[in-house]
Amino acid sequence: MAGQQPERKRQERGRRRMEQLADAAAEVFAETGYAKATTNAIAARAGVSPGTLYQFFTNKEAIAEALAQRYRTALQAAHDKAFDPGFATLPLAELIDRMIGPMIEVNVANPGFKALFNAADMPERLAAPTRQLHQAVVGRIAEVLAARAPGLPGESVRTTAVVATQIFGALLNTVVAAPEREREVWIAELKRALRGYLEPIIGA
Amino acid sequence: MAGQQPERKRQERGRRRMEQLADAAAEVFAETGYAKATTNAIAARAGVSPGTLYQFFTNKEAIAEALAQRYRTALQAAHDKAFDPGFATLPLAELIDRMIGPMIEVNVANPGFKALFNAADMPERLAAPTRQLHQAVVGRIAEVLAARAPGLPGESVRTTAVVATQIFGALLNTVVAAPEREREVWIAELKRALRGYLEPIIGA
DNA sequence: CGAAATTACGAGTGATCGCTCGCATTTGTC
DNA sequence: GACAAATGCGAGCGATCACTCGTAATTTCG
Repeated sequence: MAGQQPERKRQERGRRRMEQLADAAAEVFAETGYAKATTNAIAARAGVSPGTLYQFFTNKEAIAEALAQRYRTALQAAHDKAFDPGFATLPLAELIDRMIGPMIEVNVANPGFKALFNAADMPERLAAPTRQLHQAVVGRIAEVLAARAPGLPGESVRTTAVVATQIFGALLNTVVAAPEREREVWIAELKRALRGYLEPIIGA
Repeated sequence: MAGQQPERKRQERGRRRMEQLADAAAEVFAETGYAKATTNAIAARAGVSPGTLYQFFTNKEAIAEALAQRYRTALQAAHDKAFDPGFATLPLAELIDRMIGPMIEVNVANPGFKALFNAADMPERLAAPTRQLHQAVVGRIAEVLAARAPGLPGESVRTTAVVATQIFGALLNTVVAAPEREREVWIAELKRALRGYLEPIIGA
């Protein structure tokens, strides 16, 4: 649908600039939100002129799209680690441990991205794919739950999967926002919350 | 610091207009976020001209401030209902029931407000008081927890209170977003999650 | 009724910001 | 070195939007 532009040939220097600009944009977006962030501020943060920014990105949305690309790629990789089929037989506590690890890592490495792509002022075009990815995760969690609790009605499986991801997402924000040294405490609490919710439903 | 302007005398018609405008603003803000919402769109939604809007609100921020006022007043009332000292001796399940009821009601009645005043594009001046109110609630929950589990170290009390409110806040969004007829299901699940987290820590 | 205050209008103004364009500099290739 | 392509600059254009102002209609109150 939305066609890529021809993409002129980039030199090494150019590719570095694009990374710089994306990094700067991530900072500015995180600080002020998408709508309030100005492209001039992003260029300034990266230490280049506005014109230079537009050598590499066709418009403001394209910058956010590059970030979305980054984030989705990292998320996808984390998901693949988190949903290792070998985890199927682990006890609940350990299963939770293994699944949330990669998800926390990717969000700690990309602070603010989660909030950015859920914000109301983000163009729908950019928010939608991330939402879709999120839905897919809920689906895969539902599969795991169904496999572990065969007696649970399908509707409950879905509900439980949604709630578990909501709990995870909420505490993930706390974990990411916390200073490095407190992080382990919050992660432990996150696991406790998930166990407390899931154990009565699907057993240990 | 920020002084109120003299506030000219309002007639009945004027007070109705202000309500209309605030209602319209709540809708527009919810749809597009604070930064992207235009004052002309708000005026149009309320069925008046831009000039009329500025008869009643000095600027865009003042409109959001009126909404913040509304929301905080309603929240305060809900909190007072939720923290009835008579609840102190109730069993956990019932305590949760009584406490979350008013909080859910106020947020169902004001959909979008919670997200609006947590958004990154909202001026700090307007977001801060709501955050403060939120912190106060965490404090009061900590008191309740400490009273029910005297053996729990103070640090754990605080952590538990924070996590409980995070869980509540996350699922509150789901409850509010859900269509009327599904709401009870999600509320039940919210209670289950809170019980599952809290019971192992402070008992039933 | 008549005067004063309040409410209402909507085209217009000034500032902001996304983005462009002409031109200079650097890099890669022969 | 010579040429082309890529990178870099920053003043400024055009559009958008918060907000104003002159004026007109409505309400209040004696």
